[in-house]
This record gives sequence, structure tokens and C-alpha cells, in this order.
Amino acid sequence: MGQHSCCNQQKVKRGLWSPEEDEKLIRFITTHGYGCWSEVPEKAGLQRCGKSCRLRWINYLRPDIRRGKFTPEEEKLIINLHNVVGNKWAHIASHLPGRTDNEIKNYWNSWIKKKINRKLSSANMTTRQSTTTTTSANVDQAHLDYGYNNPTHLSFLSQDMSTNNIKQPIQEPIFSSSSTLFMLDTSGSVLEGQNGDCIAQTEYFNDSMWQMNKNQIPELPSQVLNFSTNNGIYSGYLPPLMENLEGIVEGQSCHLNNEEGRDECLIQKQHVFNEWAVDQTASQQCPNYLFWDDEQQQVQVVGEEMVGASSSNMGPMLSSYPTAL
DNA sequence: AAGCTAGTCAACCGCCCTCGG
DNA sequence: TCCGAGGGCGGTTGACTAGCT
Repeated sequence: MGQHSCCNQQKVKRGLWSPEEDEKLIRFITTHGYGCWSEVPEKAGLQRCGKSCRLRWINYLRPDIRRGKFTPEEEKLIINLHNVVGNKWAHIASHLPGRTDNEIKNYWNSWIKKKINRKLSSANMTTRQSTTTTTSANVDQAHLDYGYNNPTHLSFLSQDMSTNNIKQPIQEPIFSSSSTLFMLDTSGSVLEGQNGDCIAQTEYFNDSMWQMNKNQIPELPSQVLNFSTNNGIYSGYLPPLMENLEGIVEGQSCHLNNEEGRDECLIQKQHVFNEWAVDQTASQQCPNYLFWDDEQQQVQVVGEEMVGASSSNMGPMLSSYPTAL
């Protein structure tokens, strides 16, 4: 096993930190700060490498650290964010004040194991009758399912969490349109699919835009559209007619207007984080999707003309968005 | 009480990126 | 442009612990 360049100059201590070491590090950081981590061990009188000091400080000693069990809200948020960004623990941690990427990663890995084991158990139960043994396919299926075994049932977002590889959808998308794919963070009530599953939360629907889905959505009461899901994320296909829409982002909302300037669609960004997330790779299969152009400060549709512009403070587009089309 | 197992979590490893010389 | 140092971060390991037999 190799060592870090910063850790091979002299003998460095490894393993658990003693209270004395913690005290030394705390005393040094609080009085001097940590301009250069590689200098911290020597100046603080520690026989550790700079990286080890940094890790100890960030993951354990810094004063704003928040310890203890994750609250249901935090758990929900982690699941939501993981659905969007995958194993970007630092990114996820940045949305949970006081939590570290390491803590979240550990939590998630425990959570995954539980979920996969549960799924495997049920998969084995069903395959036992068909004489199928526990195979990697079962594991894959468990992987596919576990992250989305939540009320939203957005199963067309299924993915292999360990690799972020795009997987084939395990059921048809709820909307048959092949037009714009988008994803954003919102929250709200419930949209039910044909089988009664909670697919997404919907508060407002534009009648014309969602006409084709009326058989799936019994009531389309209003003029604006507000997607959301129980887990705070909606992802799906926008209905057609996008080419004549313009978007205006106002704070937490994106208004998509038709040619007459009438609201066709209101997409609300209600909480959790500031990104719109769209899979860039999806453009090959779905050449017409919505994304936030950070440089242009505009809502863009790839493969079509620009849909809208805004001066909002929406965050950067995510280039990695785990989904399947 | 002892041994085993699964879960948790702190810490390390190694890769990658950025930046400055 | 190249190279090395430093730092960030995801993956992995292994010590510890609680619960079960």
C-alpha cells in the first residue's frame, strides 16, 4: 500500500486519535487557523500527516459539527439528493448544515445494505419457486429498486447507484410524450399513476398541456402546473407544445408562457437545494430537454430553440443526473 | 459467559483536480 | 506546457459495539 506524499516524510501516527491529539489540534486551529494543512501537524506538535489532521478537523472536531441520529427530514433530504446527484457526498453534505460527507456516506451505505438485503430477501422468495438462484441479476434488480422504493415510484429513473450507469427503465414512463425531460426540486401533493401508485405530487395542471394524460390524471383543475413528489423531486416528461413556450424564472418558480404570454406551466422550486438537474447524456436519446444555463442565466432547451430567460438566482445545472429514458 | 455476526463509524487510501512555479 | 504539492472527495477498511445464540 502506498502513502500520501504528505505522509511519507517521517513517521506518522495512524489509527484512532487520542483525546490529547484532539486537544492539540483544536488548540492550534482555534488560535492559528489552518492555512496550510501540511504545516499543521508540525506546528501543532502532532505526529500525523496534514491530511489526517484535516480529516479529523472536518469530520469530527470543528465546532459546527452536528452529531447524533439523522432526523426524518434529513433522511428524506439525503434520499432526494442522492436520487439527483448520486454518490456526491460532499455535495449532499453541503445541503445539510453540520453534517459531513463521511457521515452521510456511512449512513447511506448502511441504508443501502438494509434496502438491498430486504430486496434480496423478497427477490429470493419470488425466484425460489422458479428455481432461480440468487444471482447478480437479482442484486441488480435490488439495486434498481431500492432507491426508488418510495411513494413517488418514479421507476423510469431507475439506476445503478454504485456506478451511476444509466439503466433501462423498468416500466413505461408515465407520459408517452418524447418531448422535454426535466428535473427539479419541489414538493407538494400527489399525482397517481394508472395503477394507483403515487408517482408525483401535482397541484395545478394546465389542461391543454396535459390533455394526453387525462386518462391517467382524473382532474386537471387549473391553469398552472406545479410538479412535485413526496420526496421533493419531480422528474418526467413535459408534454409537447414546448416549442412555443417561453420561460421566466422568478425566484423560486419558472413560468413557461405560451405565445400569448399566458402561463402554460409554473414549475416551482420550493426547498432543499438550488439546482435544476438534467442529464446531459440524456440529450442523445431525448434531444429536447430543459436545463438551466448558468453562463447565459437562461432556461434552455437542448435540441430546440431557447425556451426562456431569467435573471434568477437558480443554481448551476448538474451534469450528472441519474435517470433512464 | 463466550463466541459469533452484523452494524456503525472513524480513519485511511488513492485518484483526481487545481494552482503555482 | 510540464510538474509537483496540496487539497478534495469517493471508496474501502478495520476497530469497536450491540445483539443474538
